[in-house]
Amino acid sequence: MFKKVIIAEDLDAISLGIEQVLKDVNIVDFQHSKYCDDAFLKIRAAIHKNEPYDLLISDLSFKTDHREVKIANGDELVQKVRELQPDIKIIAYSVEDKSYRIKSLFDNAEIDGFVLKGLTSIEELKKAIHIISTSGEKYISPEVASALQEKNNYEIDDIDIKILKHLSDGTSQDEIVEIFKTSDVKANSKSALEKRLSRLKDFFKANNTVHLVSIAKDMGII
Amino acid sequence: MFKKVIIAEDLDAISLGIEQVLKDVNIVDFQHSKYCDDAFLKIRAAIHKNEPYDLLISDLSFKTDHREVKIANGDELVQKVRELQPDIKIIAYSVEDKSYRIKSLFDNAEIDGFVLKGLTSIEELKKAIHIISTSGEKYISPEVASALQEKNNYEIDDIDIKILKHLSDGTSQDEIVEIFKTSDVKANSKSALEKRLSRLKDFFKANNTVHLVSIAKDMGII
DNA sequence: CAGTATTTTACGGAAATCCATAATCCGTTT
DNA sequence: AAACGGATTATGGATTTCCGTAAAATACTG
Repeated sequence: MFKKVIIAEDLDAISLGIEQVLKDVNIVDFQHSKYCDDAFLKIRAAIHKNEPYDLLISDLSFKTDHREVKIANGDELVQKVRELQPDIKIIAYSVEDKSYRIKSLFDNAEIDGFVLKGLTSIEELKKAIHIISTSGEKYISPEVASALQEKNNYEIDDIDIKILKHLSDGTSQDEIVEIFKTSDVKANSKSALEKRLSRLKDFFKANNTVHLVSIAKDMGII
Repeated sequence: MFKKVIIAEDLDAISLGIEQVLKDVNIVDFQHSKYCDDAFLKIRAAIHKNEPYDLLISDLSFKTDHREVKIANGDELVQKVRELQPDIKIIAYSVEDKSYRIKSLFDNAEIDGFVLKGLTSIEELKKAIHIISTSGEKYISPEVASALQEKNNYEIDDIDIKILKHLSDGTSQDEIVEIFKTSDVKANSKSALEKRLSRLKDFFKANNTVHLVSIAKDMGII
């Protein structure tokens, strides 16, 4: 069983629940951070003191505050933690049910478990902790398990996402081309943009641009 | 202090936290529903037994399940509960921070308190319960208190929302006009649609239709 | 290096949307 | 019933987006 655990979760109501889970499985050495930055610093400090954490339980979405933050959300946090301490086990605990994002967490940050916040997620979290600590297998909530089976057809790159974001911000296609030209983005011709858009529409089966942006938002891509 | 309380909250991790709050303020007679429908039935049954609840603490967003539901979210729940039992006190407890939705809860469902789920929301919830039970005043989390000051410029009606929904589903303007003609919607001319759209864009300071739909989605209107 | 294939960019017409103005409808007033 | 005001609808042109094809650039091959 895990010896030393850190929780990254901003909602106090939820972190209480998580702490209860840890107590139930007899983990007493745990810390709790309400900010990603803070969690990251704690993890780094623990490494330097030669007392590293062996489990991170992290939420994905964090409320934005007045204060400056380096790490804005759980996705970034788990990514950076994975790079910092490759052997740590990571469980994402979130309401996020978009397969696109879940899959990329397993693929990119190589998380060890994903527990969907839900009606019985407390029990599930216990189960996930147990499975990961004993067998080292990955855990994913049954409701979203299909996310991993999706064929990784996500040939959507950074530029595509930039385009979608600009569109959803009300930038016209001409303006986007201008922006791309003045920044370093290549493929900065009108044709290139139109081509990408039509590819995206095709891919997401969108009737038009409004529809496309709407779908992208629903999927959590932007 | 409140004698009998019902909680509508689907996430088990959070309802644990709420229950803790109630215990802290010495409320022992409380029930908990994970479904809006269930909460509504309990409230109605309590009225019929002449032992009505005097406080409802409700989340706003509920996970959708396989099962059929009549009441899909907290907004509808508080609305129906308010109609059923006008004297019950209602606190919404949610991560929702869109002023549009918060304001409409106070205006339409006449909720008594809004507590934003956040870093210190447990304490806030206690405070809200205390204020509402003793003075009967309304409570709103400071971070979103500005929502109520907004001039009630919300002259957005059902038809506007229908239009926005159709647009986000990829329906073209011409098609929307056709749909409106075949259904009973009045204002079913191309001009009328264009006028409404331009009014909406003006209102939301949207550069174009894509932007408009994007904003509407962010605000939780559609 | 010539020739071919592939990708990228340019171009232009069609379609959709945007926007201002004109016409029509409808209820009220005199 | 004529005159008026406000709201709705129609109209047409400007702008933007859409989409197919042509030209140019680049990569690949013998």
